[in-house]
Amino acid sequence: MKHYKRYLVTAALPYANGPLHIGHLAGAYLSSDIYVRFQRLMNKDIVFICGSDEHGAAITIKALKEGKSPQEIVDTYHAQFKDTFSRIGVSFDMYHRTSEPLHHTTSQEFFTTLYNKGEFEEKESEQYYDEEAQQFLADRYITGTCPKCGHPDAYGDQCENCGTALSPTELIDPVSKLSGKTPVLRRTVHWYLPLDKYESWLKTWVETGDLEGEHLHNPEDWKNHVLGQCKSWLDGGLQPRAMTRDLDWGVDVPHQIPGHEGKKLYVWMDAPIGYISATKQWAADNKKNWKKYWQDKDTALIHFIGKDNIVFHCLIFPAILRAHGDYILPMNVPANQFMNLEGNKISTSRNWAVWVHEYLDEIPGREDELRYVMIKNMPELKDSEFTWKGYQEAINTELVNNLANFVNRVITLTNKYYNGKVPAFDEDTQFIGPDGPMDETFHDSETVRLYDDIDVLSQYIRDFDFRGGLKTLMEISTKGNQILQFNEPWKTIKEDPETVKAVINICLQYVAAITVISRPFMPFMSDKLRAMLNMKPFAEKGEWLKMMDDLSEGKVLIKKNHQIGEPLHLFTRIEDQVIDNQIQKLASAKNSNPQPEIVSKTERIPVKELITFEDFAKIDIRTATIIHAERIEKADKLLKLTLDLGFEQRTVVSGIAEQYKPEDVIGKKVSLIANLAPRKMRGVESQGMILMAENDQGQLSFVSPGQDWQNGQIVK
RNA sequence: CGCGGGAUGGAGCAGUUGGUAGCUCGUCGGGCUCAUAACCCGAAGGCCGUAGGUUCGAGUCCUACUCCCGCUACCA
Repeated sequence: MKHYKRYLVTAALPYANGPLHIGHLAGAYLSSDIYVRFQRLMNKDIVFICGSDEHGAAITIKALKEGKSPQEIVDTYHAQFKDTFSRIGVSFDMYHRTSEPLHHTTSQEFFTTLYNKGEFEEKESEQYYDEEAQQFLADRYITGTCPKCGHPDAYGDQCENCGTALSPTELIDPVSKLSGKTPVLRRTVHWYLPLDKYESWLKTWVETGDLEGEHLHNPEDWKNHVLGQCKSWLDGGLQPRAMTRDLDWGVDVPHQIPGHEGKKLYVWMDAPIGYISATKQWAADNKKNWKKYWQDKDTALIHFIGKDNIVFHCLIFPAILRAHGDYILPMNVPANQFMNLEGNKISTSRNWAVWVHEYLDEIPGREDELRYVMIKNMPELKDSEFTWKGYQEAINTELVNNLANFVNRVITLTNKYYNGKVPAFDEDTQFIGPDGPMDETFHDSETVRLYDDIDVLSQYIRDFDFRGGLKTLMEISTKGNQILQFNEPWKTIKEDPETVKAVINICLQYVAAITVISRPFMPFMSDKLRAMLNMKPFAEKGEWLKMMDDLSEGKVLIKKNHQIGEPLHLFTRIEDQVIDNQIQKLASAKNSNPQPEIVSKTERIPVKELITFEDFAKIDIRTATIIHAERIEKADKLLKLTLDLGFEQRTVVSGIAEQYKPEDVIGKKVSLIANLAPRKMRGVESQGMILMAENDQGQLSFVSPGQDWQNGQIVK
């Protein structure tokens, strides 16, 4: 493996339109914090960068809803993020924000460089514009009728009913979510990054790690799902992607560029460059050279993100960096999957979440407990699950019973037998090792064993396997308990005090080691234990490395006759009441907010604008009977129906297969829009559309004439 | 639809180049009492999603299918 002179670690910039929940922690912030703290303890030159992502339409809209300015919204969340991260012990060297002038100039300079190099393609397109709100509309802010399934509430990018990917211009009767009015098409010019031109080197770089004869990373070190996601995109072919938007809240397109008016940088020209501006700010504050961290080939750049950001960090941002030319590419992008909560997906809008700031307020002093449970269940390779019962069990059985209890036993015994002074011992004293009575051992061989175990733990962290690392930490604690248990010093203290000295001493070495090796995972506990041992607090500057050196040279970590303090409980049990309260809270969140999406949807859909009788008369609705129905192959939601109109038969494709089986609908009387222009769906031409009523839950009901009604009659 | 990831004892997970299926928690039995009724030892419990195939031999490789999660480019 290549030796790097320095590390630059980024954690995904949280978007400033809602508080942080445990999914954020599990996704990117704890994993990055563990890695960074470990590397600091290994005396590496490492910088840990993050900041608030504060631009985009979602923030404008939230501001409008709450009657505030966008700046007020992002100020609130930025302050909250900073505070929450600090309280849970995420140790950023710099927590910046994209609304800072430094960031605006940095991203504009970046854009200008690409512009001057001629990397962009300028293209004109037609986009929907809301005349009342006086702005162009992001796809998500346009709804209309899905051209494929007829669902009346499809978004501009996708119909959630039939799952079809759409472009806003395909929608029938588009409506702006901002004003409720019909948007108009306007010509607009944007600058596109020609990803198609970079596809070839991106593919080679991702899949082999090679770029222009240099081996930059080892794909085997990348997580499977990260590579898979990239390959999937690469195989599908990359398309040019617009790097600017018609927005009013964001970084301006540099003013010296003709046609910049009203244009802002697209989030992927904005947010990831936030990593760079944050590094600049850190360098300025600490008298360092930021370029070393972004432009020197001996720097390892590592992006910690959630899986939703994979392609942007593995393909688009690297493309941007290389198009600029001066920058290095990421050495690894250890993306985590998602953490579910009590069996359901975490959802901000449905309030199905454990909010980190609320946790800190409601269960104070238990930062490391949350960290422990998050790390234990970290979704490193697949989705995982957080439950309050699991939280309680992990803390009570693992942290309290195993780890805290081991420490407590050792410190209590040391105080009881040796007045709190680390006992001197004879190196030739034999005692029983952690493998049981047959495992006869000596102090120095146990030191070696400890060294080996810690070495394994280090490797887990380097490999981004933090669960494995945490497990190894607990195994070391278990071995400590085993040494005590097999040697039973409370029994042998009278007849064999020499052996007890060696046993207690090695256990104290274990405890001293635990102050170091627990530090990346549980920094608060590490501090507490350090104080209990009366050892000097950590600066996180090479302490782990020094420990490994000491152990390998046969030196002890805590010297004989060192005076330790009184035992305190490192962790205490979580009572049922605490857990019940939290479960109760989740339950009430669910009840008070049963289906907010749907409630707001009903409110959101105003009655459409007035039409004249002549307009209505254009629609020819006829009664008909379904005489044949079959599923369409490889389509979940579509049924191919044959309708009898009396005077003719028609084929109609309808998106009702999820609620109706073919045999259920045969014989059904329906109303058909008979003069709707035909449209092909999955290769079958649909000659009309059946009228369906839909309720808030998305259930469907036929709008039908009476069962004995004739076919082909006019509905008006 | 397409693509990516996943499915292993009650729960949560490991399983390297194919060679007797492991760990943590829980359950049951035992030991111990320094310790926060903790700790230590032992036991029970699995057709490794389904169906085929390759092989002397498959959790591991191949094919098809089922279910879960995600992505699908303008939500950020």
